[in-house]
Amino acid sequence: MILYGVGTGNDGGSTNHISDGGGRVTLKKGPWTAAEDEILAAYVRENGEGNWNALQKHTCLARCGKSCRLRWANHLRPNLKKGSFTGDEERLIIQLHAQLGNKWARMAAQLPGRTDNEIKNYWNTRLKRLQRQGLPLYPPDVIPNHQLHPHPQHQHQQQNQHQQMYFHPHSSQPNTPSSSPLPSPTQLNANPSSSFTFHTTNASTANLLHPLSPHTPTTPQTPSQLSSRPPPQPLSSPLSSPLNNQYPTLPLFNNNNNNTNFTFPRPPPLLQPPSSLLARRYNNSNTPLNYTNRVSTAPFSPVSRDSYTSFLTLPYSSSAAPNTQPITYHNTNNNYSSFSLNPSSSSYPTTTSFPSFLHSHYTPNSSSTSFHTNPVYSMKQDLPSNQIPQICAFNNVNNFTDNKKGLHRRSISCSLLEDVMEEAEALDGGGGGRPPKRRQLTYSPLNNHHNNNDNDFFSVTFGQYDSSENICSLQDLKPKEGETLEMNTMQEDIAKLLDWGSDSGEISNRQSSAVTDENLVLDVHQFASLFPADSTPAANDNNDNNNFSWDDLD
DNA sequence: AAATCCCCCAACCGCAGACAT
DNA sequence: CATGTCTGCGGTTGGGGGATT
Repeated sequence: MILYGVGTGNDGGSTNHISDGGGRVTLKKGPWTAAEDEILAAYVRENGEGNWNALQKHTCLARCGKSCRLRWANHLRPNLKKGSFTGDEERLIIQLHAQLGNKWARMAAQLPGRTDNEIKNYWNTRLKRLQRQGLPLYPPDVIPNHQLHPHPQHQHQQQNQHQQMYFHPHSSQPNTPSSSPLPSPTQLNANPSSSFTFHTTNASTANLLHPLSPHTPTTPQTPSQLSSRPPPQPLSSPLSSPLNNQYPTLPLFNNNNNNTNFTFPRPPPLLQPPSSLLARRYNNSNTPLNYTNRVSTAPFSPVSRDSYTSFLTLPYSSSAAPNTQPITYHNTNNNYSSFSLNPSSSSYPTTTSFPSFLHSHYTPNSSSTSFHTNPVYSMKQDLPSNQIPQICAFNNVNNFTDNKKGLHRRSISCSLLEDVMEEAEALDGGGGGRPPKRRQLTYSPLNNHHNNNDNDFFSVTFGQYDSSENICSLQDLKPKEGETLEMNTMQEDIAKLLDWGSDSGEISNRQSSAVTDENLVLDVHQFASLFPADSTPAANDNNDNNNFSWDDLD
C-alpha cells in the first residue's frame, strides 16, 4: 500500500485537506511544504504525470491541479538542475531568446534540466538589469531572429526597431522579441554582407565546430536523419568529461592580453529528456491516450544556417567602425580557431552605435596567429549544474536543507519522513478524508527509471504503512505497459533552429514520433558540441579575474 | 546598525489550445 | 458543433535575503 496523502499535518498550517466547514475542501496556496512535496512526488512517481486534478481528488493534497503540476515541473521532477545557469546555458538562453522570443517553454526544452520558470526569471532579471543600465539586450554576435528575417510589411518599422535594439534608461520597453514570430528588421542586419562569418579550412575542425553544418558531408538534413544517424565524429567525444583534456574548447572571444575570454563550458550530458516534454492525456477510463504533442504549432520563423552560426559570427564590419579595435583571429595549436577582441570599455554604450570593441577585424595573416594552451575560461563559476535530482536523492536522508532561498532542498531528510509519518499516524488515529473510491490510474514506467533506488524510496517512506487503513491507497492501481513516448519538442526545435528540415520547415508529428530518447540525447550533444567544454580546469582557477560574461559588463 | 535597493525565486493568475463529452 | 475540462504557457507578484548606502 502506498500513501499519497497524510491528512492534516503539523506543518504550520500547511495542511492537506482543509475543510471549510461545509464539507468542501479549501485548496491551499502558498509555499509548498516538504510533506506536500512527498505526497506529490510519490503520487506522480506511481501514476505518472498528468491528471493533475485527479491528484487532488485522490490524495489528501489540498492543492489544485495547476499548483501540483507546477510544483512537480519546477521542483520535483527528476533530473532538474538547480543552481545558477552555467555560462553556456546563459549563452544558449540568449541565443534562443534571440530566435524564439519569450517562448520559455521552448527554450526550456533545449536546456535539459531547466524549467521555463527558471529561464523566465533569469531573463526577466537580466532584462531589468540591462534596461536599467541601458545596455543591449543581445550580445553582438547574437542577432535576433526577427532581425535576420525582416518582414517586408514591417520595413517601415526599421528605424524604430533599430533604436530599440539598445536599452535607454528612460525608454519604455526594450526590444524584447515578442511572442509574435514576425520579424522586426533593424539596421543591424541591414547590411548582411558586412557580417563576418567564421570559417575554417580545417575539415576536422569544421566538423567539430559545427557538426551539423550543412558544409559537413555527414550532415543530416532532416529531423529523421538527425535522429537516425550518429553525429559526425568530433575530434573527441562530446561526451567526454569537461574535466578531461580531450575536448578542447573554442574560445569565442579571446583577446591578445588574455584578460578577457568568453567561452562556453559544455553542459553535462543529458541523461534523460526533460519530463516536461512528456504530455499525456487520459480518457474516461483513465488509460492514457497516445502521447500528444502539445507543442505549440504557432508559426516559427525559420532560422537560417547563418543565424545558427551566429554563435561564430561577428556581424560587424570593420568598415563600419572607424575606431575599431581589432579583433584578431587566432589559430590555436588545437586547430581551433578563435577570435580575440579587446573590450574598449566595461560597459556597452547606450547609443545605437555598436560598441567599438564589437567591430571585428579579420586578420588572418600569420602575424596575428597565436597559440593558446589554455584558452578556456568559463564565464561564470557557478554551482555544479549537474546536480542530484531531488527525487533521486530521497534516500539520502542526511542531506536535507530547508527549502529556502539559497538552500535548495537536495533530498528528503529524516525529519521530513518523520513529519510525513507523524502526519500519517495522526490521521490514522483521527481518521482522514480518504476518498471512498478511486478510479484506476495508470502507471508510467517512464517515470520510474530515473533511479534504481526509487523503490527504496517508497519502501523507506511508506512501506511500513502497507497494512494500515490509511488514506489514499492506490494498491488497486494497475500498471499499464506499452506506453509510447512521443517526444519531439527538442528535436523539432533544434531542427527548426538549425533549419535543417524541409524547405517548408514543417515537421510532422509522425516524423517526430520516430525520434527516440537516444536520438534526443544525441542531438543535444551535437548541439552541445558547439560549446566545447572547458578542458583546462586550471584555466578557470587561474583566471577568475579574466572571466567574461555579459553580466560582467555591468 | 539601520534603511534601502536589488536580485532571486517561488508561486499565482489568466488565457488559450487540445481534447472529451 | 457547442460546451466543459484539463493542461500548458506566459505574465506578474510578493517575499526573503544579500548588497549597498
